[in-house]
Amino acid sequence: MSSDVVSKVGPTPEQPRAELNRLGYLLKHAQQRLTELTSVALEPYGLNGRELGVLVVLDAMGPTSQQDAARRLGVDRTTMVALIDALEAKSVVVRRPFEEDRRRNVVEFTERGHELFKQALQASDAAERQFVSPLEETAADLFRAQLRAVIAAGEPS
Amino acid sequence: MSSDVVSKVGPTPEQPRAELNRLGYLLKHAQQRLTELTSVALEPYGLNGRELGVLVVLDAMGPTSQQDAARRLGVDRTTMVALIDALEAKSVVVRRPFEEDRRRNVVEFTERGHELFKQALQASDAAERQFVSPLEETAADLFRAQLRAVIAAGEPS
DNA sequence: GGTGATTGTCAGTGCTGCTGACGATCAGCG
DNA sequence: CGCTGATCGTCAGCAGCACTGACAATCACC
Repeated sequence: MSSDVVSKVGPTPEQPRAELNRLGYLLKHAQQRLTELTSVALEPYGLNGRELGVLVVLDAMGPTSQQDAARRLGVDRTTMVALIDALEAKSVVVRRPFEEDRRRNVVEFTERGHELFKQALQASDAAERQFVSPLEETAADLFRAQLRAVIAAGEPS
Repeated sequence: MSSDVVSKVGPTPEQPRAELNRLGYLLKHAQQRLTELTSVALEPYGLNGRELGVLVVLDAMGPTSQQDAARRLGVDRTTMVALIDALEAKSVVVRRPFEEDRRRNVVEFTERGHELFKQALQASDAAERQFVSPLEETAADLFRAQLRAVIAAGEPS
């Protein structure tokens, strides 16, 4: 391996900021950075990053049951309840009874909600651009692709 | 923009898995994946990823005050208390009074603790390698460098 | 020697995400 | 038709994590 010579106690020397090479540290702090940028960007719209995430899948899927949206977003269905509660309280989405299967709700945008979503999405996109601004243009796309790759490796399907 | 024709309700079309392009989604799920791999790898050593993080900075800095370690790791000093509590309960580190400044503790490895750390670190490294295994060899280094870059952009210094 | 800052600690709080339970509903089968 | 098992939304409770605000002890400095 790398360290055969140095197996003494004390600081394994000459490793400046060793924590900066740990993926756990890097991912955590990267996420903190993005969360900060995003929350500032979304603050005028009364939304946070998680709520916008729900709206993104809702926009992509159309009116959907809570469970389908939860699965797609990778959150628990009990977590989705509170998310929809908050969005409904802000009149961004509504729950509608689904006649074909009365166990389910259909969640869909209000008109005003979809307008708000489109604007908030642009603000969030700007925050993401700022987040990746230290990277070259093409590197930002690669960065996303790499994240997708490591995530896909962790999913069975 | 993209959707002028379709401003009706319903799915802004032809955007398959739009959430897979959101950095918030990607970072969150990447972190989940890493946490899962790491916790499995560290389980035999009775440590978790956060505790190993503390040990990494402790190893890099040598015996240190709690506050210095906390700053370096980017956590709050009140959070560090519980982390050190846990590590001390496992006899991995010890708190020693620091005579030159009696407000501080000196936190340092026990002998047994440093051995455990070295082994756990290897296990964690293996988990990280598995995490980045979907990437090309050089891409993994680039990936880390990119994370460092976006993080550095968020820090004043 | 008095003032203000620093260190470690603890209680309390907020956020997030889970488990376990519940009623309502559906699907399948006899 | 009536059962049985599964699914959906909901809620209560709990665990992890990080923070604020307070406190005593200690230091640095004037």
